[in-house]
Order: sequence, then structure tokens, then C-alpha cells
Amino acid sequence: MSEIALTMPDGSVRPFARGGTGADLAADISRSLAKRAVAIRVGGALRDLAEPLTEDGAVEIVTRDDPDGLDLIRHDAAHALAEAAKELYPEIQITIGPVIENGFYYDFSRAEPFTPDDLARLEERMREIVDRDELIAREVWDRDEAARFFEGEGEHYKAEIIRSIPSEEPITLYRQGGFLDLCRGPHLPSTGRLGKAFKLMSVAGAYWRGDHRNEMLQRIYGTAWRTEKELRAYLERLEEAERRDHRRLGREMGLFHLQEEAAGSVFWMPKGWTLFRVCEDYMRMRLDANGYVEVKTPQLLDRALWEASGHWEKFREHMFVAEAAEDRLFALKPMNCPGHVQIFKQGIKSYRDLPLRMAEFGACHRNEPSGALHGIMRVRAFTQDDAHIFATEDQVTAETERFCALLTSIYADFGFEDVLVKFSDRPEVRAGEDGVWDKAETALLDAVNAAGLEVELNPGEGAFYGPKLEFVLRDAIGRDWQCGTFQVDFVLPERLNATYVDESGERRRPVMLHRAILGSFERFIGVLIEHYAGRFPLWLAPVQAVVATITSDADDYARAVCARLREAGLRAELDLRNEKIGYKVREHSVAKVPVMLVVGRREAEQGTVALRRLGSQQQEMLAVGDSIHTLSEEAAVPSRGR
RNA sequence: GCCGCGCUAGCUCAGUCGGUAGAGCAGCCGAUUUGUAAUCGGCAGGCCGCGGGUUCGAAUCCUGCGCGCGGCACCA
Repeated sequence: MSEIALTMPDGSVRPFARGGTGADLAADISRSLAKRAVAIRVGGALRDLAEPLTEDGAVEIVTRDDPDGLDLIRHDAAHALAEAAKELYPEIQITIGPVIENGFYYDFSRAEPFTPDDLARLEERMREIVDRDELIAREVWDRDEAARFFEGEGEHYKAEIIRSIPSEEPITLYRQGGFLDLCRGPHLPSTGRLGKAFKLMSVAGAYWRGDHRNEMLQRIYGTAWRTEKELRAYLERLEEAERRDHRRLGREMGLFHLQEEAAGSVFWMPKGWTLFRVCEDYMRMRLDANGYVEVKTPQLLDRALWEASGHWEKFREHMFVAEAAEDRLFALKPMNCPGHVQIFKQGIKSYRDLPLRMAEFGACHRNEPSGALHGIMRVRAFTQDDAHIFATEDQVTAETERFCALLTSIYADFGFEDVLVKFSDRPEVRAGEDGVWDKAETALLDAVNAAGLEVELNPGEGAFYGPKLEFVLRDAIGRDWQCGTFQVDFVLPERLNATYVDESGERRRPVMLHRAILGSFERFIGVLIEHYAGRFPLWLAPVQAVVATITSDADDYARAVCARLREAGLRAELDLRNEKIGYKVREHSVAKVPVMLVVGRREAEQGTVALRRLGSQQQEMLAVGDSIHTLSEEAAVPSRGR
């Protein structure tokens, strides 16, 4: 029997009997490793531990503690779920069950809906399967035989998957106990290795193969971890996310409300609208300082303009239409671009006017599908921080760089330092010449790299009218939100006949750059609420300070203090109610007011305030003037980038 | 839009077998003048999402619609 030379992760070379398995290798190395081993990496590819090793090369034993080990656990949890489901409900069909972030799911076809009781039964059965510690074995099958087998079992989806697997790929099945599933693998050596740190979370509908024209399957979501401790930590993170939910905080903090007569539109209450205005004023200040001009364009525009822009044909379904007398049809604008082009076209533009950066806090309406609505994050009426930059092709690079700098500085001011960029280049079906695309794509990529941003490529995902950048920010608990966007458009200036006169007196088409930083104020404020869990930094807080009295003796003094805070531009409120100070403190703490100024007889006599910050147990005695000075400074709108 | 689940007081929720509805908190009123996360007492509050049906009788059963929630699909 010959030997092969295996290169271990530490660089050492180990002779090994040809045909021995990963499990043998682990056992050779140490008993503890043999116990912990769940798979093996051979030349970079993850394999089953039971697979014979036949060639020289780099190998690495994978344990449960490796990132890959966690994926194996999740994948096996999906198989255990499918096995449990087949045992409990033999009439169902199984389809696919991949690993996803934090866990796994499995899609089933079954006439009856799964109930919460079913989930509990399935989870119980999964635990039994772990206890049975069934060997998980890989089998290579003949394609037709495998398809016949699954058809015979009534598993038509599996047979369909087999028929769609490229003919050069082997058909592998994994057997655990009496259960056989089509799967590429690899898997853990046995179901006992899965452990029990998993939980079935929910049932949901999902289209077969993700296509809405296909039948709907039942998807069971689960989460799976290496240890109970990790599982608990994950469940706690979910609870934390729920506590931060902007819909809940919006109600509790009196920021906004939603009601069914205006599904998808926000009723901003005074405090929420204050927050909105603070964000808008801040954005206006930044845009003014960055060479933008602000405009306002009509909400309702004649159908003819939407036909000319191409929206009527492509997006009619999503537009709200208003009928007027004399048979005229108007549409509520779903976007601001056509309006901005109309302003651009007033008078003849020279190359000297470019780049022209035209901004609008534009209220747009889109008839989003009912299932898409989500709090204030996904709505039908929203306000974009929109702008269109009319530029020459040569100006695209500089404008993109300028935009990236502005965007990162604004995100940083709002407390987001972590920004990811997704770059989408030319799709199959597109307008414009390849040379122009080359130029635009290069311009975007260069600018993003120059800004030092992390880029993810989405090949072929660009709009038909040009390539685009999407800016994703990461919040305090690690969730990603797409907010900013930057799109190059070669088409709209053409369709709406926008031109400028170049150096030699020729009429030319400008390039239009569509861009937004917050995306929509509604969505961005939703993200802000969740990011800060409602505990806003002072400059954003709708109520920055409450002046609260201990006894009514201090009422006049409290009024005077509050008036001074307001004169200094602070958003202060007065609480003179006949309540104990402990009660007032609790109430304003629950309302997440960042600062309380408590005044009683002592403060009134000394001209001081007892300043207490949200979340802190202590207070600070300060002269009124000093407290105002401190708070004003802290409440100043961030000036980064100015 | 699709699948599933839900909708009871401002909020969170209970409501048995079909017999015309309950709690806590919030609110209002009164007492209390209080020193840093809940003072005490009282009162008021409901088209049980909306419409139709079954029934002597419907919050409860059936049905249509609306809205919400979790996903899927969508996101110019």
C-alpha cells in the first residue's frame, strides 16, 4: 500500500496511507482531535471526514469550532429537520434546505399549513434524531436511478432538481438512518455531532425556486449554533432588536403613528416632526455648503411627461394617478428627475453651467405592494433627499468623488462610521454605447476606491440606463441598511431632450447623476431610531431637556430656567406637575429625554440646576449659565466636513 | 401581490361550552408639596377591524373585505 504526503496547516508534511480517511488522519494526530473533527479541508475544498484521501496536498481537519464547522452544523440541522418532517408527516414533499445567516431553513410542500404545535413536534423529533446519533453517509448515484428513486418516493421536487443539475456533476445522496436526501454535502459524520443548540423559529411562505409564478411552499426557519450559550446570545440579540423596533419606539416616544386609512403614509407627531426637521435642516446646511442649488417641483404632473420620461410605460402599476376635468390624467410623482430636467431646460445651458447640482427634498409617492410595507422604513409616501447632477462625461469622476466624501462625512455625523458600497455594472439589456459605459464604470470605481470605501461587486445588476453605487450603513447592533445611492444616467437627458452648449458652440447631452444620501427621510429616521434605540444624541433629540420641579415653590424659577434654555436655542420643556421627583425622573427617562434639570428650593436660592443625564444615577450641580453653555455646545449640529 | 397568523379600552393583554366584556399601565378628577426610575383614592373609557351569514342569542362559528405581523416576490 502506497503512501501520500499531506501538508498540514503548520506547514509540516505528513506521510499517510493512501486511501485512509480524514477520520483516520485525525485519529493519527490525536485522540482529542479525532473527537472534535467534523470534516476535512482538502486543497481548499471542504469534504466529508469519511472520504478517502488519495493525493498529496494540503489538508486541514475542520472541527465544530471552525467557521466552516458552524455551517456544517446548520446544514445538518436542516437535514435533521427534513428527516423529522418526513417521519412525522410522510405525505409531505421535501425541496431544499440551505444554510443562511444565523441558521437554516427547509422548504416543504404540504397541503396543511404547519402550526406552532407542529414546530414544537418537529423540534422534539430533531432532538431524538440527534440522540439516535445516526451515521451520515455519502452515496454517489446514477442520475436516472436517483431521479426514479425520488419519483418513486413521491418527491417530485427532488427529481426536478436532479434533472437541473449539470450532467458533468455527480449526483450525491446523503443517508442518515432511514432518510435519504439529495445533497452536494459535505456533512457531519453523524447526527449526534449536531448538538442541540438549535431552535425552530417560524413558518413562512416562499415560492419554489424564488419565482412568484411558481407554487408556494412552506418554509420553516431555524437557528443553530455550536453551544447553548451561543444560541442564548443570539436569542437575546433578537430581543434587543425587538426592543429597538422603530414602530414600537415611535409609538412609545410619541414620534409618529400609522393608521389604515393611510396605509404606507406617516402621521408625524410633534416630536417626530421635530426630528424630521432637524435632519432636513442639517441636510440643507450640508448641501448648501457643497455647491447644490435647492428647488421644488410639482407633486402632480401630466401623464404626457411620464410618457416622455418612459415611466408611464414601465412603472404605471406603481404610480398613483389623479383624474382631473377635461379628461386630463395626472400622476403623483414617484420620483423627482423629470421635474428637475424641466428646470434644467429653462433657458439655454452652457458648459460653464456644469456641473449643475440640483437638490430637492421631494415628496414622492409609489404604490408599493401591500406586503412590502414596513413601519416607516418602506412606505408609499416618502421624502427623498434627492439631487440630480447635470454634468459632462468628463466630470463624472470628480463628481462621484465629491459625492462619496460628502456622504461619508454625513453618515459619520449621524453616528455611522461603517459604510459598505455595492457597485452594479452593465446589465445584459441596456441603453448607451459600451464606450460610455466603460467610462462611467471606471469613474465610479475609481471614486469609491479613492474614498477608501469597501466595495462589493454586483455584476450585471446596474440599471438599464447606467451603472450605480449603493451605500449600505451598519447600525449599532450590526444590521445593514441601504440608504445612499448614486446612479449614472445616459438615457433620461435623451428622452426629455436636455442639452447644453459646449466650448465649440455644439449642442450636447449632459449626463445625469441621480443621487441620494439618506435615501428617504422616513426610512433614515427609522434607521436612526433603531441605531440609537431611541436614545438620540443631543443634537437630534426632539426634546433635549426637561426642567422639572421638586415642589411648587420652584415653579417661577423653573419657568425662568426653561425660558433661558429656549433662548439659547435648546428644545426644552417644563414639568411643573404636582408629582414626586422620582416619578418625574422615571417618566422622562422612559421617554428617553437626554437631560433633566431638576430644580427645588435649594437651586432656586442658589441660581443652580441639578443636571441629570439619561441612564446616569448621578447628578451635577451647575450654575444655570454654565449648564446652558455646556448643553448648547453639546447640542450643536455636527460641523464635520464644513 | 402570494402563503401563514392575527385584529377586544390610548398601550399590553385575558375572555371557559355561543348567553350583550375584564385586568394592568396610560388618561381624567381629588388628596398629597414631595430631593432623582412608579404616592394614595376615585372616575371615565369598548360598533370586540368592517360587512354579510348561521342561530332564540355571536367578541366567540362560517364567509367576503380591510389593515397589521412574519416571510416570499417586489423595491424604477
